[in-house]
Amino acid sequence: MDDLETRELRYFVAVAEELHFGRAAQRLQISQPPLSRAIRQLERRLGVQLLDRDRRGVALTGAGRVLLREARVALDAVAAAARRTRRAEDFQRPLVLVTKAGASHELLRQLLASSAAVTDTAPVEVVLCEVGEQARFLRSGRADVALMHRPVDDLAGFDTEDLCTEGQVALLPSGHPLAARPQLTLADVGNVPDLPIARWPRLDGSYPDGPGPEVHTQSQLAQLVALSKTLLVIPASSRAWQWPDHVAVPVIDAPEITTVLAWPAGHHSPALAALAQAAAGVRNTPPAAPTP
Amino acid sequence: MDDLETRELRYFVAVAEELHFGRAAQRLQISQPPLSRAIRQLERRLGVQLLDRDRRGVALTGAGRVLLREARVALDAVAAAARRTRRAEDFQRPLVLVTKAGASHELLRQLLASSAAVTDTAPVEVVLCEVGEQARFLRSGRADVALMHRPVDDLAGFDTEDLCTEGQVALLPSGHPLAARPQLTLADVGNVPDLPIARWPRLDGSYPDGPGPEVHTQSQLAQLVALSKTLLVIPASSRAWQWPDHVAVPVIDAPEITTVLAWPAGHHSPALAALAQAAAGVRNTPPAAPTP
DNA sequence: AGGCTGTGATACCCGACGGGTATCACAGGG
DNA sequence: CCCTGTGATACCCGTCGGGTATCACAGCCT
Repeated sequence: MDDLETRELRYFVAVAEELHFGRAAQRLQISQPPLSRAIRQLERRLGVQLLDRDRRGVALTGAGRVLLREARVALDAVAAAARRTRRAEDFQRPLVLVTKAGASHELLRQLLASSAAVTDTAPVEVVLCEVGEQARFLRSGRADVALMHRPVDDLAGFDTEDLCTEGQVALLPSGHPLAARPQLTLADVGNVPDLPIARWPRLDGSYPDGPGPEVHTQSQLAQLVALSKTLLVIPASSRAWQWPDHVAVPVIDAPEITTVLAWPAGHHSPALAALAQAAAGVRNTPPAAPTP
Repeated sequence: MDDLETRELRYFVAVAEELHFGRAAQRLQISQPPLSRAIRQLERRLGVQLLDRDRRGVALTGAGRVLLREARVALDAVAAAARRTRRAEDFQRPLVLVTKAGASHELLRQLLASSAAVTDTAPVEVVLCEVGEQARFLRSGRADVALMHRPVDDLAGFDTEDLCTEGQVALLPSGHPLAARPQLTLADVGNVPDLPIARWPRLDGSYPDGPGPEVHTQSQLAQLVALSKTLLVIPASSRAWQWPDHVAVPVIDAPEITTVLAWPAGHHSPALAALAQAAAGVRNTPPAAPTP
């Protein structure tokens, strides 16, 4: 009946992410009282309590967590509508490709070279994002296509084209005893008391419990490894951003990682088709062996 | 930068569907001038012309077609956010299943029986929709799960579980010469001058060119067959809604149709899992053979 | 030709509501 | 115990979305 407005969703997402009306208001460039009022009104309209207001701070209710997830999707869809409409008539616009910073270096180079070699192809513009953000870039129309990784990324709602598959390595501080081993197993790296696995924020921004440090960027992580605070298990090709203080050791029983080209399901365009074509050429080329 | 509001999208969709400001305004329960102004403002904000205004009538531009498609998706996502949030805390709510009216009769009966037989399962509520509308019911949160058909329905963005596969039949007016044949081929039915294939509206509401009549509901279609105006090729189980004036003849080389249970990718709930479980029991049972 | 009809655009007014400032109520903590 | 920091409340104001009346113009009938 009465539809929500994107303004209300934006406001709620800000509060749900900050868990603080003041900071959320600041982020939204408005003052705090109208924000309080807007959220109250949203709760009244939905007939559901979204936030537990404690005297000092705010917590999400179950319904609040549902709305946070759904609102992000909805806002992405609205943003995508605007972006794709603005660019609808620009046929020469570049194809925007998004990928995790630091991942699949060499493969990306090959893909770009292969795409550039094909004539009458739109230029490809590369955007780098934080870990796990590719899906949101695609959903919100900020990117047309992404490099993602199976099985670590959630590929629901996307069409994909496999590019290459590789094993994983453990990234360790160079002084650590395990760094001297020629190879490791998941059992070896899973429970190293002095190098607990780092914890990434969940979708709602909270962190799971555990002994490891909290991180949200790859460079943080790299530095923590160099400082002997944690270890990583990552695809072999990610050694590209390995620090001098890091040592990479193969983990022989870790699941293989497949790098895939992904785009929103059902979104076809000539430029995308051309890139997928170029990708097919790269597909069976091992990343370490450049075509002569 | 400046986000669109759902109100603007709703207004644009109404105009784009009606291709008439007056009727669109009526549908939106507002008067025509504010609607004209809102659309102009939307065009100005996007920096793109969405409509070609002719002195009598309106036509979509390329950008307008893009926005129509994207806006529907975005509005569905916003509506879904509201619905799913309202129902987030209602664990005993029924699971809503949507399916095309008239399709997969017997299969649906079995599925419901099978689901009801399992204890501690949420009740299943059945909603019937027009042809091809299932995806929008799922995307907008009006339904949790759907019966859809591969390869005719677009399953992009959904997880699916196959239920059963069947051949297709041609539905003909009983007096027609072809109705006497024991079986037919696609070549037989593809070019029958006096029974041209009916035309369905595209996503943007326009109809493809061709000799056949324009239809948008199944009952229209059924009546047109009975009136000897067109013919249909449909899954064998759809004979359930066959009229006395219809004759069904197998089309031996038509692609097989698989009925699948579909739900939004990544949306897991205990109730849905229970239904998928029940569906697995139905899967290998031929539709015509009820379990004793 | 000339009025008629029906289209979307324009002009103008008004009330609702989103936003601001000032302030309150209240829980912790030095 | 006052100070700090939280979200809620009270109140004002300007913007803007909505309404009515009207215009401009292209077909179409007599």
